[in-house]
Amino acid sequence: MGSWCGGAADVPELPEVETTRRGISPLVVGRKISKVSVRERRLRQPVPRNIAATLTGQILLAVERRSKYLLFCFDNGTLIVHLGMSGSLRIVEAQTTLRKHDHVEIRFGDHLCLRLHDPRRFGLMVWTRESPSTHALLNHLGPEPWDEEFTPEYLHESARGRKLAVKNFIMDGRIVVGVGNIYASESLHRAGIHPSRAAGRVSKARFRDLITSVQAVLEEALTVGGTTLRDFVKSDGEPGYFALELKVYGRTGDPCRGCGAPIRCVVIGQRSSFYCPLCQR
DNA sequence: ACTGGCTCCTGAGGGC
DNA sequence: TGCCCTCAGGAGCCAG
Repeated sequence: MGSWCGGAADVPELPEVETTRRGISPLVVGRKISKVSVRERRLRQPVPRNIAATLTGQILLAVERRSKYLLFCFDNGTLIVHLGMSGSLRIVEAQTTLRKHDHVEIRFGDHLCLRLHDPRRFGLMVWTRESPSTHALLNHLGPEPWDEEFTPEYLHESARGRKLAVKNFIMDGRIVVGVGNIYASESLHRAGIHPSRAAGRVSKARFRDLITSVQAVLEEALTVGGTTLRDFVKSDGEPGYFALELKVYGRTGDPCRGCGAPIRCVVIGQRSSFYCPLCQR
């Protein structure tokens, strides 16, 4: 590894959130909540005071995902969970020792506990009775990366006239969800697009490449994530957030795997961005 | 309508 | 060894 230029490879991005969903669903869906303990309610939004009363006795019907939000679906509403940048959900045996920053514990039946762990408390856990899609946290979100409406035409049209760096453009949840800082750099490198290029100056053809790249990078991470599913039921250690082989992220000064030129790091919109000066234009 | 900057928070890492 | 300083990052919010 070359010199580090910021960044944290442990930030849950969309593949990690989806892997979390797949990991915990089979263990808790269909089960009844027997107890809820909140040890720290000061997350990005406060955990509601009555969350225990709201959830206790309810049966979890499904765990869905929209963007990086996990949606725990119940008869009369939805628990919306976001992992922020240091959050994780784990399922443990009830007697497992609580760790520092285990903020919320939801017990299913007698033995199983779902614990929300989040040192930096940028995550959130809120309750809504309305349809999640109309909730203020979700109602402005753009398409998922695999939606039919995520097309070159859509991106090209949305970017028309905009001077914003294309990296910030694709990280904007109103344009498309789930492209965080790490995968934005990786996708742009794969598509050969310079991260600082104005969004309005990216051709439709290159947006087509970018869409393919975003999907490929996310799918690759999801595949790797599939191999870590077992970690979600371990009682020790982290849930195993995974780094697929990153081509540029965090590799400042290291040779580009395509052409050998040293990878550069530049800050765009307060975020570290990694790119190859030769492969990306 | 856009855009950039600020904010929340903790832990990791560098410098001395 | 240890302390202090800096800084990352998701995403909402706000001001220009």
